[in-house]
Amino acid sequence: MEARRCFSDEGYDGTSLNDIAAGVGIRRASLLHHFPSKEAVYQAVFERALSDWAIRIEDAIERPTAEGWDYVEQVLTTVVYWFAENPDFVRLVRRESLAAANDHLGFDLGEALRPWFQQAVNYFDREMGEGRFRKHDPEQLIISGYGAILNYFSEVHFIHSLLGRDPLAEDALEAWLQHILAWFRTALEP
Amino acid sequence: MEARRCFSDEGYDGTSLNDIAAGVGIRRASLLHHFPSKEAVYQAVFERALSDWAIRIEDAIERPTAEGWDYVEQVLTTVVYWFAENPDFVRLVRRESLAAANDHLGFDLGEALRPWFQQAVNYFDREMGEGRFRKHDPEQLIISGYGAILNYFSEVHFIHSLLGRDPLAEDALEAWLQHILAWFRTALEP
DNA sequence: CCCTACCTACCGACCGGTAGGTAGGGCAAC
DNA sequence: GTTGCCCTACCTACCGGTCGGTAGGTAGGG
Repeated sequence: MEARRCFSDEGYDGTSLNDIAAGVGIRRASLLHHFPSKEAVYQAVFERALSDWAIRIEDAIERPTAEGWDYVEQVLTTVVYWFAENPDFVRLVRRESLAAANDHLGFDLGEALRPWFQQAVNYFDREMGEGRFRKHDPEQLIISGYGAILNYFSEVHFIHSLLGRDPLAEDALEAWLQHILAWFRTALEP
Repeated sequence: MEARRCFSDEGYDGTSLNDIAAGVGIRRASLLHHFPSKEAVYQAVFERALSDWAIRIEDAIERPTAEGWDYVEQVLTTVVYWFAENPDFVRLVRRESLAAANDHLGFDLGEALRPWFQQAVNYFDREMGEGRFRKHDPEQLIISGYGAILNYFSEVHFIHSLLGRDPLAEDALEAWLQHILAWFRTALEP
């Protein structure tokens, strides 16, 4: 969907139906022929984005091609590349979780991601319990890791300005991924 | 400033001058008697927020009451409590660095924070060079740590929904701080 | 007497949404 | 094969409401 770019670039309030309609080459009234309201457009965009993400993540999680640390590395790498390839998604999610404190839409991102979160917590609990990973609070670990990773992609502009180079360039991204993996590995190694 | 709450809660586009004026008990026209435009109000709010932060951070950095890991722990703790006590600030900064990719204002948050960033990079370089910390890329380390910490406070609603408890409650915050400190410590210990 | 702070009243622009009209493709009846 | 019909997709034109900003007036204190 083209509208995803608008909402993720300008936010819900900053995007007018005219912007979206112009982006796909029709008029506002024609856009409202396909969606009953602006909120419905946003909802469709957001659910589609979440669903795209879910497909990719499920694929990486379900496939047990590795175990122990290699499995964690595989999932983290998949997530990182997904974020790198879908910057709009990252910004959309960021905006949504910022706006969620008010109302905006009935969305509860936490509720949507909770199953995966629980799955990850259970995984770490099991692995830590069997001594394959160093003991941590899995909830804290996942939240901090998620924050560190998501932040890199939602603050691309800021980091670019800090470092003076494009953090999404291929070599920079690869170096950062290795850094994140090393960080997790250091924390998880028994 | 009261307006900070509006901008951080609703964003620039989502905040009208009427909202701000009503919040301080005057009319919009009276607000525009003190500021030439809405952008000027926002600019004042943002610069004031940055300046508040700068004061607190400078204070924590300049005072060499500790060294080695204790110094890092002191600075991290200061930052965390500042964020916890100023949720508006966190959300404002988050919104700004999301919006910065377009235009919105001439703000360059990266430029504003670069001196501190460089200072921190130099500090870690020195300490790592002298073997007091394990070797890492200091830039990556700082960016990841900043991301993990900032994320916790900008996604309070999301984390609340994930965990089912308030992440800003005193005990939860303290537990999280200990987790973050442990994480950094594990990464930095030689 | 003027200056500051505040007010009401207004402006043009743009917003989301609706009403109503039209061009054209698919399809059944003749 | 032609005719008539309907449905989908799109359009222009308009609505009430809100936006940021301005003009001009007033009350009150130094």
